[in-house]
Parts: sequence; C-alpha cells; structure tokens
Amino acid sequence: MSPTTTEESSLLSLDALAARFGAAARSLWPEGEPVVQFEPARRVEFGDVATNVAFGLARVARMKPQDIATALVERALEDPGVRATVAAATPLAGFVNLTLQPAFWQRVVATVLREREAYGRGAPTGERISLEFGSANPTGPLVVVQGRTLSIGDTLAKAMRHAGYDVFVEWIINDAGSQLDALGRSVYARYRQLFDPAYPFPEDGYPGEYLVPVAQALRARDGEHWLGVEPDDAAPEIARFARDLIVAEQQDVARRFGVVYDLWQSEKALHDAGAIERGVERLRELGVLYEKDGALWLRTTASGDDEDRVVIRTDGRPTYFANDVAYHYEKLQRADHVIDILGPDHHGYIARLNALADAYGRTGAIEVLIAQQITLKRGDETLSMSKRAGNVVTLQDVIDEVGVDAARFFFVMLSTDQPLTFDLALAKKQSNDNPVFYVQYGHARIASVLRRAVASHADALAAAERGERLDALTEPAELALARQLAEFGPTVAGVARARAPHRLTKYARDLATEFHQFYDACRVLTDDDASTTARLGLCIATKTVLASALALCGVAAPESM
RNA sequence: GCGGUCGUAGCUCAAUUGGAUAGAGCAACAGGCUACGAACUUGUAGGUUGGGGGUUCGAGUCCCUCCGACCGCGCCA
Repeated sequence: MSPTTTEESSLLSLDALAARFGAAARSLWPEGEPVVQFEPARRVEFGDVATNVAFGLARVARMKPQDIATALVERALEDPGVRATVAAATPLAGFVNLTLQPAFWQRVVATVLREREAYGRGAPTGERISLEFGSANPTGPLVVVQGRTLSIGDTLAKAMRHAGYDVFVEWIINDAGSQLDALGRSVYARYRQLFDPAYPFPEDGYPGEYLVPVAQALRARDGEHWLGVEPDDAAPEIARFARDLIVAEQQDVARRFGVVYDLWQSEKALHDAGAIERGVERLRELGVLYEKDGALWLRTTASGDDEDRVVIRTDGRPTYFANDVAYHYEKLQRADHVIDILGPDHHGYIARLNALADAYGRTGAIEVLIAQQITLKRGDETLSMSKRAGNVVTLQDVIDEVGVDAARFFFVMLSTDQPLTFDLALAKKQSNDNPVFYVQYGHARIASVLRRAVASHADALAAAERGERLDALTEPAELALARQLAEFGPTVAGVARARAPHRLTKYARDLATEFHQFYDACRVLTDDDASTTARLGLCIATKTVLASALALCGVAAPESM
C-alpha cells in the first residue's frame, strides 16, 4: 500500500487518481462509503475532470458539499502521486474540479499511438450476449424503419464487442406462420396477372408492387406451369420460392448496409428441428404451464403481464408466442444475456418476454429494446407508410437517395427510444451539411496533412509514428483534443452499458470539432521540429480514433473526399 | 376504456441515468484564409424542458394529476 518513491513522483491514471481521492475521503469520513468517479468537467473553465462525491457525503458528514470538497482536496493533495498528477484543484459549488498536468494528456496521445485500433478496447467481460435485430417477415423488401433497427443493432453489437462483450448477432426469418400462405397466394395472383391483367388479387394478399418482380422470376423459372394449378395447391411451393428470393434480397440489402450477422435463423427450420417441443417441455418441467379450455397456457401474469398467454392452441398448433418460447430457450442456452431490438409495434411484448425469462428461471436475462417509430416526410408531405397499402419507402430507396454513410450515421444519431421525423428531401438537399460529412472531413483533412508531411517532414512523421516529442503538446487546443481522445474508451463502455449507440455519433462529432478547432489554432507543419513531431503525433492519434468511432458506426473513414 | 412509449430553442435532436449557468447542428445575423483541405472556424440571438402539484441539499430526469402524439390490448402473425 505504500508506494515507492518513483511511483510517488509519477503520473497516476484517472482510476488511480479516483482511488486516491476515495482513500482521502474515507480517512475523513470512514462511515461515508464514498465512491469517487471522475468525469469530464461540465465547463472548460472548471478544469479537466470533476467529481460530485461531496454531495453523497453531505448527509453522513453533516457538512455542506462545498466544505466537504474543500477539505477533501486539502487531504488528497497530501498524497505525492496526486500532487504529481494534478496541476490545480478547485472545489466549486460542491464539485471537486481538477486540472491535470499536460503530461497526463500527452500520455493519452502516446497510448493511442501505441495501441492504435485497439485503443479504447475493454477487457473481456466473459459475458456472452445474444443480440437479435432486424428480423422481418419474408414477405417484402426491408423498409426504412428497419434501417434504423439495423443501424442501431449493428453499432451496438460492434460497440459491445469493443467494450469486451462476446456478442452473437442473429436475425430470425419469420417463415413459419400463415403469412407465408398469403405470400404464396399473392405471388400466384401476380403471376396470373402477367398473363391476364384482369386476374383478381386476393383480399388478404400483399398488394405492393414489389411482388411483381417475384412473379416475373417465377415465370422465368417455371414458364406457364402454374397456370393450370389451383391457388391452394400452388401456394405452398410458390411461397417457398418467394421466401427464398425475398430473404436473399433482404440479406443483400443488409450486407450493402454494412450489417453482418452471425446467424440467419429460419423459424421454420427451428420448428422442423423440434425446438418448440423442447422449449415447451422445459416449461412443463418447470411447472409454469397449465391447461384450460383445451389449450396450453403460460402463466405470464405471475410476472406482471396483463393476461396469461396461450402457447399451444386447442387444435394442437403452436401460437406465435410459442416461437418466442422456443427461440428464446435456444438463445438462453448459448448466451448469458439476450437482447432483442424490436419495432414500436412490439412494446406489448416486453411483459411477456420478461415473464418468459422468469419462467425459465433466468429473471432479467431477456432484455427488449424498442426502436421507436420513424415518421417520413418529403418536404411538407408526410408519407404514410403501410405495407398493406403498398406505398412503402424501402431501405434501398434511402440508400440510393442519401448513401449508406449518411443513412447509417443519421439512424444511430438519434436515441433509440425517441420517435423521429426524417425528411428525405432535407437529407438529400443538405447532404453536404450532414454531420457525417463533418466527421469524415476531419478524417480526410488529417489524411491530407499527413500526405503533405511525407514530402516535407518525413523524419518528423516517422518520429511522430513512434510517439516522440509529445511533451511539446502544451497549447490549450492541443490538450483539449487529447482530452477528447481520452473519452473514447469511456464512451464505448457507456454505449455498451446503457445500450445507447447514439452516444458514439455524438462522440465522433465532438472529436471532429476538437480537431477542427485545434487545426484552426495550431499549424502542424512548421520548421519547429519538436512542435511538428508532437502535432503530427496528435494528428495520427486523432485520425486513428476518428476511424475507430466511424467504424463502430458502420461509416467509412475516407482519406479524401 | 385499460396498458405502454413519448413531449426539451423556429426545425432535427443531446443532456453520461438525480448534479454545476439545459447543450449541439440546421435556419438567421456579424466576423476570420498571400502557409498544412473554408465541407472549417469565432461571436450574437434563440428556453416557464406541454400545464399544474409533490418528493430533497438539488428534478428535463422520480411520484401524482390533467393536455397532446404514437403504439399495443386475438387460441392472428
């Protein structure tokens, strides 16, 4: 516990600094159980980092927070390590504000230059996460709302991996229910209409134009074969044909959107493999099922659901909920924690899925995130979207109109639980003002400086790559940029913990802003060797972290634009 | 009717889960390039956080109640 002389005079990490302040607090108020955590100070005038620990101690210490903060600072500064790390300590309105030594921030830059793409990575947590998102009926193209779900899910997955979680990403193909019959009959009708435009379309079919190409593909494969087959006889095989084609298209769009899945799980395949029997059997063993009116029910009201849910119908067929029973049983066996990202029309499922986790004896192991609704506008016109009515804006439409980078950045930029209005006309018209270009421009701008340095400052560039001369970073703009670099790891950890991927885009924008301000205030390439080397190092570090943040968002980091 | 989510600047959204003077972008106005990319930057203006009440050192955040928007409420999927 007693540090050596060399350690006493050397810089502390932020965690170590918090620990020293915690020890100081405990020495003053042993019964207070203080937990010290430093976060960026609210305003730059206050300092670099701050803690609100004094507020938590106020009751036990029977003192005003400001007096506690003052006494705490005084005690903590008795520690040589604290004195070596802290340049100024100011208690203000109960907060302990610290300005750290430039060497502290110079070390951050050195760390980035050493760790590069691995910078900000969290230690493996050992926790296995199953993350499901995007899952859709294979009855039509992916629509714009699914773009939001895909963006959020993919970025969350990447951020959680970076933070140290073991994440398995899956999509379930909802191909086991009666909507496949409707799909088959719809495509059959479209097929007949290719020969006879007056052929009637089924009442409960999917009327969208998007099934016409499917019918054409069917004709290309089978010619006139189906003209002589009754709808009821033709529907099953045509449904399989359409399902395969549509799923392949969905996979294609997801891939173009930069989203990678570990598993595309067919619900029908689960059924065929007996997953429902296994899941139901397990629930039966656990004694949470009961029979009523000839059907099999799960007692979800025991966990706060509005009513109990039928799992197996009177006629022996499983319900839609039985799919969840089966699939979540599978997922719970290969994961410690299951996260489902669902659309806004599914929030009624939260209670029954929580109840399902309870029933399996895994309370809290199933977590549901709801991606809220998107209202689409094109200028003043609000687009009402209904797959039934057939007027859909597809994800591919959005990609074509604004590009993958802008679409993905925009969709993760907004917090998951916030309904949003997306103006397509605005997104297109102002694409140059889109925040994503602001961040990408920062990256390209650095790349440009580095390209120039290759010719004019080759030695300094090589030294910068090795992290030399960083002690020359002392300007406020330089240190502010380094401060922002230091926030990357905590930001990623926060994204993972709070399931809040939109903080990542916020971070990328803040980092780009700090860089642009630095670039405006400090010329990088000069005839001052130390300064040039240090600033090139800072540029390389910033470029690295910008690229990492953009990569987690699924957005390209261009060398030029 | 019951239940859920939400309501923040003219517009689109933040606010690290109860902490400091509620912050950004766009739009508006006024400045900054004979040196590395001006797709940048500096400043000004813009707010009773839908209304009201409560909890406490402290509330955009928690509890109650109204108002409003959206979504659920089937042995459909």
